[in-house]
Amino acid sequence: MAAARVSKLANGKAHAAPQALYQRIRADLEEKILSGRWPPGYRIPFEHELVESYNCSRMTVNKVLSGLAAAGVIERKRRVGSFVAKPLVQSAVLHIPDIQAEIAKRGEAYAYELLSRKRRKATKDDLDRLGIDKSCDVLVLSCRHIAKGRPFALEERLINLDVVPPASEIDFTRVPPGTWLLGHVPWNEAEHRITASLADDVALKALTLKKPAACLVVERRTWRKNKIITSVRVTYPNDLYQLTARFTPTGLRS
Amino acid sequence: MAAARVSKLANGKAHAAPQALYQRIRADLEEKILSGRWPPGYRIPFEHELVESYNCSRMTVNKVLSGLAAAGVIERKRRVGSFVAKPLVQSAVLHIPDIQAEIAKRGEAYAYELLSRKRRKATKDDLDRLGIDKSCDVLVLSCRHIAKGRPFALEERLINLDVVPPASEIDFTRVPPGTWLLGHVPWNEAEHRITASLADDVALKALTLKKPAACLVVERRTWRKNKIITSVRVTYPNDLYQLTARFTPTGLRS
DNA sequence: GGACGTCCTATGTCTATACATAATCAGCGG
DNA sequence: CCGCTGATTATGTATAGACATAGGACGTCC
Repeated sequence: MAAARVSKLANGKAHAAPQALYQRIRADLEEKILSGRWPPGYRIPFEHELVESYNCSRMTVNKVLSGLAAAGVIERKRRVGSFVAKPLVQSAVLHIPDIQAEIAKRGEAYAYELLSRKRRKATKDDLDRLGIDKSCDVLVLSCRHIAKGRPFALEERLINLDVVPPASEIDFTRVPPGTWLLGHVPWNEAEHRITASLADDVALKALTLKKPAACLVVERRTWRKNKIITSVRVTYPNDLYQLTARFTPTGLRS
Repeated sequence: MAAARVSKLANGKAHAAPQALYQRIRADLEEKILSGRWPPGYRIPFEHELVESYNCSRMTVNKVLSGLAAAGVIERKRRVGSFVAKPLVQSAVLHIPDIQAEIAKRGEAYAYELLSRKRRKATKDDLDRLGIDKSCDVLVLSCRHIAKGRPFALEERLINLDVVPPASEIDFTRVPPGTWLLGHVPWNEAEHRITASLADDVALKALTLKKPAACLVVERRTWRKNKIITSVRVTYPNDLYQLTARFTPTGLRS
């Protein structure tokens, strides 16, 4: 049996599947789960059974099953077995593009403009947005993104200078703050709030809109080690922007 | 040297909760990356170097590094090394609550109302929304969700009866179509479009709003094996609803 | 100097083995 | 019937060794 597998390897690569064995196994199992043949709650074969049917070592199938468990596709219990997880129906992967990159991808002219920049001691409201108690220095920025000569988004941003001191040295008239932060500050969590609103006067002016205008507002807060790095509100005219989210139950390769 | 490692473990090393060695190593590396000591682009130690400094086998550090690579935290190149990846913020997990469940969770009274139901041959526009060419039968539903006596959402739905024939038999005056579909029709994939818009006359009336009103509109299409099951547009008054999304780069524990 | 081939090396994958751990189950005593 | 105990078993973690492979470094040849 082992000999059979070895001869396969000796022959060279696996014919139609030039992948690694564990990737082939994983694709196999994912297919069975996605197709519904192994429904949620189904007990998938034990490691030693998979070892036999694939003629490989336990480490290999263990790598596959650990990966599926880490991805939330299956749940494992000692002494009991591994089970297909119930799909959590209520979440989707939301694509939040970098504005500059997104516009560039569409092949449209991009421009950026810093409207205002202030450095100050955090006000009470600032502290609230940054989720902290004791005062600190913040950088308050307001800027515009322009695509094809038309204002595309208004960005109002608060940066916690205690967490990112170098931000005070950056020339944000040239680099959009989002772009700079993304490239220079690691983060480990982000939260978004997405709402619709009627544009207020500031937004109307910045986006050159006429009176009753609906806007999509995305507010994002980004954490690093339990401290909020930055809090940003981006306002898009309703006719220029939409968010899209695509979800595949396992959330894995498609 | 194996002895050295054992003694280390015996000593306890008393980190926070360093259960498995590879988890401790992973936490170590993540900490270095998150803290900024290893900035994006930094070449992290080679596997054999980590093997030495942690006194473990290469399989163990390989498991850690493979995991970090799979999570997108680092990038690896043969013969070259492993590098801290530039953080790409392009996706977040979007929580899309079931309307009824969400309202119930808030402890508010929930009511549901079917406004209209039509069965017809698909129009050109219907076919477009369902992403197909040849005509088929569709079910067109319009309904309202009500929380605390106030209209909370307007739902306009198209169901492809070729894919879900039993839907024509269901009494949607009692069961919201979303609830029934979720419970009875398996699906592969879903796509959401989120936009803001000024309420049109239909929405104004259904949601009892006054003239200039911004609404959050979520359009969702749900697939089963490359065929669209249903296409739905849900309109929320801007003051009653917001979407939130929270994202942690895979596996980066805080 | 430029094209080409060879060697070197870090990662990629796989194996066989080992012991640890958690949870279940059967059996036993009360 | 209850509670305890120990055996059983699937998963969890770790090891050492092996070979494959990509791609950069470097020297050779023209």
